[in-house]
Amino acid sequence: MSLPRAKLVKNFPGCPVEATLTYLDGKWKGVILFHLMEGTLRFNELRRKLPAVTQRMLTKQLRELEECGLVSRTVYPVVPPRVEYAMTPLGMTLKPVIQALAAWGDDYVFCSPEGRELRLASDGLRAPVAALEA
Amino acid sequence: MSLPRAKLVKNFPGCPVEATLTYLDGKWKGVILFHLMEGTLRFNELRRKLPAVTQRMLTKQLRELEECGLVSRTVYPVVPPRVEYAMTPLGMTLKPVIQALAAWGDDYVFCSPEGRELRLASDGLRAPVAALEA
DNA sequence: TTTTACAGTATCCTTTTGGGTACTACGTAC
DNA sequence: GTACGTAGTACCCAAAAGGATACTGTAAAA
Repeated sequence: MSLPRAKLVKNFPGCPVEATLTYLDGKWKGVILFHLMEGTLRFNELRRKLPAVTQRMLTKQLRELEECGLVSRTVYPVVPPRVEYAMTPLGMTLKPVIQALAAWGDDYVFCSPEGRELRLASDGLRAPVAALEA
Repeated sequence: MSLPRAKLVKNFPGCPVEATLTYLDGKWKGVILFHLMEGTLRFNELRRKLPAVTQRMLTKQLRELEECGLVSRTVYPVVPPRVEYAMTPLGMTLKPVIQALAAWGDDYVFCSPEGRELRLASDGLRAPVAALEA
């Protein structure tokens, strides 16, 4: 083990937080990992869980996750094609991270009535922030 | 509390993980939050901790963090100017998230000898992955 | 016989993000 | 009287990310 640990790097990415975010970065990676944490999914199954993603983007994000070893891709040579995506053991180590992200999102991120805009619980001190003081 | 929770949103961002990542997204937000978790910092103090950031980018990222209520900005009307950045109570609720991200980065992200490329512990099953099996 | 499902590619285009450089004002130190 | 440190803006440009649309091939179903 001769490589320096990320925490020893002083320049880029600057800190282990950035190092991790590097791998979660990409518009759909978070959701993909979130769903795959609960079990193997085929390409179109995943697509149905992400109504807004295009085929191109889903493929792209999956390939990136595969390339860095977080997700595995298994092709069954049948017709019609069957391709299964699953978390690798390394990917599974992300579980606490994904859980922390999900928990915070659940507690503090709201969706505006219009639907497409996010807001944090802070404006007006809603329940989660109040819960802080309890 | 009439707004629907993020977890109820079926379209965008699709899941609470993405919702949280929305706020951490930006090349320098992770490091900034990481450093501010440990205490208030002035603009140039922060800049010194992030050797590679430009003034423009640091300002931009800080403004975004301020706008969503995670970080506060206090201007002291003195010359030369003194501006302090600190986590808000809401920002502090991110601590477990930042810690989870940092822990995973520490354990699984390595830096290649050349310096600018990241790698995950998976290739060759180094210590952290081995630790999984123990 | 046409359509559907599957798992993608290829091509092009727009938007967003990030970076480089120069500039500001003010007071103090040299 | 020139330079330095503070905390920024303004302007422009390059690169990366993301999205729209059309296309592929095979087998089974309608």
